[in-house]
Amino acid sequence: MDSVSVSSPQDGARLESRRTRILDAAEKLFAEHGYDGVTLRAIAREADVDVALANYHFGRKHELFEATFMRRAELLNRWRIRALDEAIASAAPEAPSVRAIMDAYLYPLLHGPHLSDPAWRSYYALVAYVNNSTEWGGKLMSRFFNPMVDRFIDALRKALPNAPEEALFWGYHCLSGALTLAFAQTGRLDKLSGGVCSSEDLEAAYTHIVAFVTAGFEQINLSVE
Amino acid sequence: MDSVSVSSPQDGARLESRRTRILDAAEKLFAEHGYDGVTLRAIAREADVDVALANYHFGRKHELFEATFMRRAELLNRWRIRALDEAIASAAPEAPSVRAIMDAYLYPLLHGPHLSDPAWRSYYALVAYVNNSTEWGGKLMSRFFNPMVDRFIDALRKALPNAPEEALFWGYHCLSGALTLAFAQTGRLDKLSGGVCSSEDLEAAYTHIVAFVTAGFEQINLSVE
DNA sequence: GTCTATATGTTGATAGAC
DNA sequence: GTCTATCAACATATAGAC
Repeated sequence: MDSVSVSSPQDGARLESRRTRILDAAEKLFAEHGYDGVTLRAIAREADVDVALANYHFGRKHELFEATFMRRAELLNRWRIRALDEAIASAAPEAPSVRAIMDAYLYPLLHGPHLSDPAWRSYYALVAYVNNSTEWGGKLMSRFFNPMVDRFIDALRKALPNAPEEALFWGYHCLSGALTLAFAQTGRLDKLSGGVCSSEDLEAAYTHIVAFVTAGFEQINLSVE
Repeated sequence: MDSVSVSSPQDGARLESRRTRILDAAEKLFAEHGYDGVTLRAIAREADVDVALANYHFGRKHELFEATFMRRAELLNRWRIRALDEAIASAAPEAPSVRAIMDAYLYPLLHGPHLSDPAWRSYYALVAYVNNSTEWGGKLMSRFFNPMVDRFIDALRKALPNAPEEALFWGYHCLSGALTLAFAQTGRLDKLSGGVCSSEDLEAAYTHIVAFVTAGFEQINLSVE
């Protein structure tokens, strides 16, 4: 159903199907300008296809948006679940540490072509937009990511046996907010730090976020509340 | 310059100036749908004024947007700086603790009418939108908030003498992301937690975020890096 | 699958009366 | 300050030829 592959072998790898080109263009533009800031015409122009094709392949505009959001969400979920399973296996019979759980959650974001591929960077900015949007946040994030997140919360519950339920969920919310803002790469950090940090340095973001949120979660177990 | 007050005493407090009504309507709608998701006509309808008035009072659409963003930003900056100054004064001659600094940063968000006033809740959602937007984030957040944030980073620098500069800025980024997502009230947390937590419970958000980010910052001072 | 053509409505902005 | 009237541009969506 999802034709991420090239349209036909003889074209060479450079020639993607028009359907995929629309998805790529939509991803880039939605990430930059949000849902309402992008027209189907702009997407068609960016993808170098006719305007009517977006409608033919994806139906209405919001369906194209959701298809764009879903494409990489499914990949990401698979990779994260696999990383979590590995963390659980290698810590068995003990529960994996908070740090190991955070690594499983964050490492797949950077592994593979992600850092150098501008399409993945666009996608992360798109997730930041969706996550913080009152229109999409509650719906899309929940639908596509919550089942995966449930598994991570469960692992945290075992790693932090004294933690109140409520604190686990708010802790995840802190993690989610910190992560999506960092990966949105808005350039604000560059200005705030006077050049010491770069918004585009996702490797640095990873390092600092893992340390920050690990301590944030571990504190939950200690608090009396 | 900013006529937040009522237009004339004899109207009674209920009758705001049309200019203020436009600002209020813009705040609500921009928070819900983002910049491009709102038309000047929708704002005029919500404010119950003529379409042409938005242009007369604020000029172009993006100028209205910036005026909306600025209005409460200036108040918030004042309150936060005052809270920080008080924390510094009451800890003197020592530097205030990380916890005290975080309290100064977060407490003004809830103090006063903020919790019960839907307009402030809208504003927080608007900040979340701006913060994570590739179009506005780097520009507007920096312009209106960075001078205030500089002062908080400076306080953190003194509270955490072993912290590398870079880690302080990334730490703030984590704080900012966690905070704005929580105050965006997207409803995701309600679903994720199966009703244990509520996105709208800003008091709970405050409690958990303060604890989470305080631990996140304190960890920086300990890490060898 | 792809494109041309078009229906039908909306957009931001302003000129000019009051 | 406020409103009426209007413009030129652009929006989504689809019907029907190829």
